[in-house]
Amino acid sequence: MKKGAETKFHILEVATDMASRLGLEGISIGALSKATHMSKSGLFAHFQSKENLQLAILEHAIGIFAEKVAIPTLKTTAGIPRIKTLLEKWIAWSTQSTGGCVFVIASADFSDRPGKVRDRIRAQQQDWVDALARVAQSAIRVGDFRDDIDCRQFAFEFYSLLLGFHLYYKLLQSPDIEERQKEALERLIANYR
Amino acid sequence: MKKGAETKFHILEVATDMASRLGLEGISIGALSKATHMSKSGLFAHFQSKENLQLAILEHAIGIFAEKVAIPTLKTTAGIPRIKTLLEKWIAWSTQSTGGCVFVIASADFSDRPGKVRDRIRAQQQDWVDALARVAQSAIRVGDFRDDIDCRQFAFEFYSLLLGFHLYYKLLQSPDIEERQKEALERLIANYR
DNA sequence: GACTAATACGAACGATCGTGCTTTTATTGA
DNA sequence: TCAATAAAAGCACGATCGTTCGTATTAGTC
Repeated sequence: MKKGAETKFHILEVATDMASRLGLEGISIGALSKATHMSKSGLFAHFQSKENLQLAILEHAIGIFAEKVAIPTLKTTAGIPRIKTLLEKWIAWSTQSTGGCVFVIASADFSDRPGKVRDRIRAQQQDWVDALARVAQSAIRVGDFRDDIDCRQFAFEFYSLLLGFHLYYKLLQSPDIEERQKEALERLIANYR
Repeated sequence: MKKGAETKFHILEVATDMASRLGLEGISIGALSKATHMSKSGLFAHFQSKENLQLAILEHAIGIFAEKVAIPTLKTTAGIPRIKTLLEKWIAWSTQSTGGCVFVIASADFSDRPGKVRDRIRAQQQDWVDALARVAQSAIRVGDFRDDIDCRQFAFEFYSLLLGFHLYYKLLQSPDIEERQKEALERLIANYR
């Protein structure tokens, strides 16, 4: 009962890394079994279907994301400092290892692929923008933002910058994108102050 | 010599639509041949390899993009009107049919897939952000933007908003995203005015 | 209308896909 | 320590992948 969960965890670690490079759809059970030094059937038995595997990877990634981004951010002081921390944590998350943010890649991949996987990604992304809106809300509470602003509008503009960063960093490999990102955030914050 | 080019064009029309839904990597020659009512080998003969097919699809999409977005935009009066037209044209482009913008999806897919296809996408995206910077430059020329701004910074922030729109529209299916987009653009323009 | 080249097709290749079943090997609790 | 159980491997399946080849059909040229 113990060993099983252990291997499953290890599989998901490798799979999550693979998914951050090739996307959830780009993963094959054969390739994953080789990467984990297991037999295809032995690995498969842990998930019963590929869809379940994809869902498990998502769930695993969501856990890591909470641990590395969401929770640490909420521990910082509310307002603008928290917003800046959030940006830093997210950049660290999406630039770790060779791949990018699993959710960004999966979002593009599954927008037009109906099923449980898309539903889960959609829910995760919705949670994420809701969380961003709450961060703005807390900035209002402490007086860093005006109280007549639209928190969801802030969430949209903030997340857009992250998506832009992701493309500039990963595909275009623009060398000065971190500075651009910082400057854009400064201006964004100024608009809501 | 005529018939061949004709079928090839038709294949690319269908393939481009398919790629806007499933991504360049999600396309299979078998599925594409069924969608075009051709035999697998008959279709394959037009491209010699899958990589060539993907490159041809990209080239085809680039042509459509120029025709429907880039060229019409450059025919409008320079400055803020041109920027607003650009936004409209791009939204029309990326929301046509069921799929999304081929380049956005392919950018996410191929960031970590080395090869000619990635190189081509990267070049296209670089051209695109360069074009955006030139639009900002022309806004300076006519006096709509200050002359001390960073055009590439504008390109980054503008494109980020498009990427955000793409996700909100396609995955989250947010009903009020067009208004949010408009408001974000207003603020963005105000920052450079 | 015949000849030639372009175009499309059918069949098959080896490889890999996701997924079952059966057997062997590890792990566990008494 | 030993039986009970969980985990992993082995093997095979039908389907599909990208690709090749030989053949048939079409098209354009004289």
